[in-house]
Amino acid sequence: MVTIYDIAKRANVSAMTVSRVINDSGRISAKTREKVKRIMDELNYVPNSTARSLVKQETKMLSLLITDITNPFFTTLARGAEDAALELGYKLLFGNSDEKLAKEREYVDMVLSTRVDGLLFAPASDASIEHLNMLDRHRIPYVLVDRDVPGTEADVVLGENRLGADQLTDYLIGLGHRRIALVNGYGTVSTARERYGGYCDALARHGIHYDESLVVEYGYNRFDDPDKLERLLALPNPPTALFAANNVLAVSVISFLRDKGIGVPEQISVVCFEDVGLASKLDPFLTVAVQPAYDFGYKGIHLLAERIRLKDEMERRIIRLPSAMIVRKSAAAPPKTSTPDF
Amino acid sequence: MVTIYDIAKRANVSAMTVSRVINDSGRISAKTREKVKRIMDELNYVPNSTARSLVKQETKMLSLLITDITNPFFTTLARGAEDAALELGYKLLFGNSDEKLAKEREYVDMVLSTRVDGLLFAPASDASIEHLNMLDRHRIPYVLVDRDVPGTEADVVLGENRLGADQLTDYLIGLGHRRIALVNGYGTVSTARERYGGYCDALARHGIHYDESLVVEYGYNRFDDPDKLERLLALPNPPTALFAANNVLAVSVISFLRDKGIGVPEQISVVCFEDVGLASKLDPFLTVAVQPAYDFGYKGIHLLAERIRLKDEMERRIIRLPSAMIVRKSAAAPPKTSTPDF
DNA sequence: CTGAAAGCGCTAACAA
DNA sequence: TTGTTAGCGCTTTCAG
Repeated sequence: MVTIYDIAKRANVSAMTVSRVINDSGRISAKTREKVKRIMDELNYVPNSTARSLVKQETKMLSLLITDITNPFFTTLARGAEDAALELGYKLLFGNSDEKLAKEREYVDMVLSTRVDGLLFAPASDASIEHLNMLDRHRIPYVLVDRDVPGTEADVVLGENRLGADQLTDYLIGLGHRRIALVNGYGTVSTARERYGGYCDALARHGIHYDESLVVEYGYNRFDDPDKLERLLALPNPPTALFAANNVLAVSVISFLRDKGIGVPEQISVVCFEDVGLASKLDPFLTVAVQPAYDFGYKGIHLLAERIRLKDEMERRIIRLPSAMIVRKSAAAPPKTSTPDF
Repeated sequence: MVTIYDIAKRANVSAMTVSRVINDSGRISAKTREKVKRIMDELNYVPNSTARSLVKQETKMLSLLITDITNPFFTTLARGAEDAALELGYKLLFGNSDEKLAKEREYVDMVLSTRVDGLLFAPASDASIEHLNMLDRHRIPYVLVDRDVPGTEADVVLGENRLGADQLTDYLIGLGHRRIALVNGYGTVSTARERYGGYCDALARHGIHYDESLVVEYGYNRFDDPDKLERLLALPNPPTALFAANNVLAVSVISFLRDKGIGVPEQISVVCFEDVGLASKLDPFLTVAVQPAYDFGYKGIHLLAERIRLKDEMERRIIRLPSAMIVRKSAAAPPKTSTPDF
């Protein structure tokens, strides 16, 4: 491997001179600079950032931990994070927790030992607080994204979940629905709680009775127990509309309904939070509340970079990014018959 | 920061003893091992992998460079790569070239300076050979994935592009189509050439005249010049079916056709290579050739790890992963009228 | 089974 | 403007 010393020897200067040329620091005569640069080129020199990290105590690496790398929301978020990181001179290490606390734990261990300069973190659930505490103990700056965790003091970039859910529910009510089911994420995730809140807000505002048998919970990344939904549909007074708390759940629900021969939106209307990537382009079908996923990542990395610079000298920042409702075709007025026949 | 020396001092042993405990290497008495471990816990010690990398001359980091992080094919590939890397004790650094040579170049620079142990590389085009040469000069092991590059000696994981494209085209012919257009990627990308080959194979086998005006090329990640397609449709004898070389192009094409009020598959049939993520679950519409995307990543990382271990002591390996055709609804028999009216 | 010394490639701090 | 020295946190090598 070509080192600074190889260059120094060939150029008849000290290692420090080479280092200064590499870093554009210190005053160097134009002549030596040129000479050193030429030799660096000749030898195909590439600085060893491992060595530099060790002495500078910074890696110029940031890390992004998301919970579902196959979800278009998170991949778009990742793109935003990557762009921001590159602009700011950082590399980005990605990780994927699959909504699992155990995988998240492993990843946090790795992050600690890799000595990344900071972490943009989409926590799997409230229980992630334990991992945040680890990060705190080791003084690794981090910013939360998409989900908040009670008990943390960290900066956070969140969506307007409550408002967005309210809007979506309100829309269904406007269409004439009164029995609206919520297919939610687990209550241990802040977005699920907030979307639940918005759902209740809309119901209450319209004087509609809240019925807890209309609410079911799933993991955001998998629709693993169709029975729950089955029971919902078997209710004496079943829902005429479903509000799915995220895109993956919505797609699963629709796929499930279709398999049972239930028409969407003819028999049941469906809306959800988050758009569905290519699917919405292929067939603009789902009525959704889209979030500016790219900005979540972009803004998150910027907050993180500032936090790294300023450490504790800055108040906690909570950014709320608005969502926008896109009306398409998956929701319509409820069927006329009062007792649907699924 | 807690270092090995802090532990050593507290435990009344040498740094080497601590190092040996950490690495489970060398014979250590059970008693000292326990003592050292206890103190490591007490102090929340986390090894500094930067320092370790510097002396061991390996980072235990692998890198994955893909060309489109928003494409479900590549994100699924990424998941496979991540799983394999973790299993093998590596971290994974992700990068995204957006099909752009310039971004790819920057990423390769970064990879060199980060001293990753190896790179799993989906090249943007044949011109990527320049970057492969850089990698070679610096002795960084790499494996190509999804796309081959003429002139390289590297291991590579590829799809059965020619066969898959043949099969898809054959299917359209079987449906009765004779005028089949190919909406391809650029000819500078190996998959585009191979898919073109398969298209021609099927045509030839059935004695169908190859008409070059039926072939247009786009970047795989963007449908940027609709005029090309427009001209295709304006042909005196226009196509009754379109074969899109990848998922993104297919979705764009369908969206374009829909905007023009052209029915798929009533007026034009469409098939493509690669499935479309959530879209296919939401609405099983597109007839496609799916590739085992996860395995591309998983297998690729395994090849890479072997290559890192064995360096030049192994022949070049070329893995071909089969694709499977999934017949859905986007292709049907051509319309009866001999002169369609778009 | 345990330790001392040296050094991975680089840069901070101080000198000249 | 350039150089010298020391050391980042760890492991290799050799010695006990």
